[in-house]
Amino acid sequence: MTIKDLAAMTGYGVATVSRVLNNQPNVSDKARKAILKAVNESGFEINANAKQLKQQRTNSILVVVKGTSNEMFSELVESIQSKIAETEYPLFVDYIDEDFNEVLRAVSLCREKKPLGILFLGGNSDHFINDFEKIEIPCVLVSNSASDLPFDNLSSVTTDDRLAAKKAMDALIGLGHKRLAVVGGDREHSDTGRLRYEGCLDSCTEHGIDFDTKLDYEGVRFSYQDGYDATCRLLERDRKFTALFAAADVMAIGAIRALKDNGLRVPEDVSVIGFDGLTLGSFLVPKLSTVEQSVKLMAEKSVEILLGCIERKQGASHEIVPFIIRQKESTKQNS
Amino acid sequence: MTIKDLAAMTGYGVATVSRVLNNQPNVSDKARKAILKAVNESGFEINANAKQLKQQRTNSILVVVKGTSNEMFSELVESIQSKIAETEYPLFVDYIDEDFNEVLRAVSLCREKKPLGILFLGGNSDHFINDFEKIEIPCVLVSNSASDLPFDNLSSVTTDDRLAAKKAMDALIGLGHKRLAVVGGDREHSDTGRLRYEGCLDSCTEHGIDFDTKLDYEGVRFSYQDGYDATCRLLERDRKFTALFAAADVMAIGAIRALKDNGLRVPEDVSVIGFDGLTLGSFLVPKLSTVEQSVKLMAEKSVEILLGCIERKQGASHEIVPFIIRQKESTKQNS
DNA sequence: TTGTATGCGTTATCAC
DNA sequence: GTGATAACGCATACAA
Repeated sequence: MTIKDLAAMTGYGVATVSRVLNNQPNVSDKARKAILKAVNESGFEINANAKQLKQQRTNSILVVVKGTSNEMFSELVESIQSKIAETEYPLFVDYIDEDFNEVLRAVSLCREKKPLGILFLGGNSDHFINDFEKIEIPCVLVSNSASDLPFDNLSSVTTDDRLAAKKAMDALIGLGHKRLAVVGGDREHSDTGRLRYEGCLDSCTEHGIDFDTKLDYEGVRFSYQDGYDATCRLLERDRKFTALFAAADVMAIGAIRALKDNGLRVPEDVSVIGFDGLTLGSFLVPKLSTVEQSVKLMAEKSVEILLGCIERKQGASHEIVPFIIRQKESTKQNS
Repeated sequence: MTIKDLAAMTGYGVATVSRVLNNQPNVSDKARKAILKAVNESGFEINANAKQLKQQRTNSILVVVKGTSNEMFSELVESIQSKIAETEYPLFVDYIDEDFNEVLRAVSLCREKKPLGILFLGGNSDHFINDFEKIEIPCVLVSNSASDLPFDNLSSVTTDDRLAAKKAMDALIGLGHKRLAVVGGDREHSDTGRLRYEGCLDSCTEHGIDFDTKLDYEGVRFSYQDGYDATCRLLERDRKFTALFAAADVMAIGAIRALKDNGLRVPEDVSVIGFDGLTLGSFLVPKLSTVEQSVKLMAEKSVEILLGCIERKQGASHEIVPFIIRQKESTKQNS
């Protein structure tokens, strides 16, 4: 079933059929009606390949997700998915390893699939600086800032990671904790990791807290297991911390289990605060204290910006979404 | 940059270039070398649309995920993703609401994208019975059985849900529990929900346990919140259950939180066992007892079967993957 | 072993 | 308003 068949069935030409299919104006009501009827009756579906070959692009939107074990990105993908589902654009989700170069991957995907726009979930500034010039379609970097990068087709939606991490540490310190440990991200390969680390330092410096990066910080991947392992290593050093900041909720969950396995209670012996505000966190026992960033809001903003760039040729913009320090049940006053 | 350009650059014809690109034999080493060199230097990427238009199909594999809040499917998608990444096939993931008709969705997607094969994550037999005949490419239904369905292009990979649920209940009963509650799936719209429910009844019947579906069973969606709400409703009825079986780990997590909020301890007051064996479960406090099905194994089997059908024209097969009752920390002997 | 020519299903540019 | 027809980039049958 092609538009040719449709043309034959209705007695019109392929051009008219194509016009109807694309909601173009110069078609008589009669023709439109007849053709639409034929479309419905025949169950015709347009051949996306032919259309896109002709148009030299697809109408799809691409999501490049960096790292797979981070539940935060799962929630984000879910929200983006349901947001995009309201539009006509097909969504393509591509997962790559945390170590891969997301920009090069996108460049390759662009050539192959010619999407309308790209959402990057996670990313590394260096990769963008080196290779993003090769990408010409509108893109949004989600969860990292791109406001310092000189690309007018690259927007970003992010939390102020540095400030948020500082506030998380401030909260712990505000509860009377003086010995703090941090399970963070890789400072070298992850902007997010670096910024949240810097926020930690900001807080320690401001409050005159003794913090030795070599001993009190572990930079790992954003996963349950890495959070667990990192916490075990921190405990081995016997620094007697009474509070722990994990730069992602998944790591916080791993950390809590590690503390428990080492005979420590949360929050009685060690307060733990995470980062992300996963839905899951509110169902845990204890409910996870966290730096809550509205995943839904981030998803909405990202999609909104991308569609604005695509449909209304808007320029790049850089949104900072708010965060809230949520002290739930995994943190308490230091006694 | 097209194969025409490549042909001009190398002095060969487009056919030869095409042959090299598709690893076909009848090409001289010299030509192959020269063309491959040109490909690398020019950064040429084949135009997927043109290729697929010509071939009347794409080489992509489609995953249709039913329901988005079930972490089990997230883990499954992740495993499938990494498994498929080892091949040349692009993966297309489509999420639909738990209430949607996955088969009709797939039919539409087939016409539009012409994939090589489909993996269904979750599904309803009725939908398959009514509409699957419209799909001609190989498909695998993951987490539901299709062995009773009369389609030779539909394979399935699943756990014996009914038996597994029975064994979960058996385990609780074996611990001395006599009053049991179940947070399960929707028996009408989900095969999985129905089978696991039947397994529960099997166990109760066998052990002479009093189980009143109206009072002791809640059929809801597979999500944290639904598990929470369902458990609250069960508690309101004051049936004094000492053990609870949740037909999915996400529901078990919601259930545990609900119990806690109602002043009950897990496992001291109520034992809880889930179903799925999520990675997350092992990091919770208490570690979640569960019916563990190897997500990785399911993913591997599914992909293997699908590729077998696609590449080696194998017929449909129906795999039952094993499960293990894992009693961790959320269940204990009834006192 | 290689090249030429055709057509896949669509859109868009012309004429009418 | 409408219909012929030429591309789009590729794979492939057929010729050489």
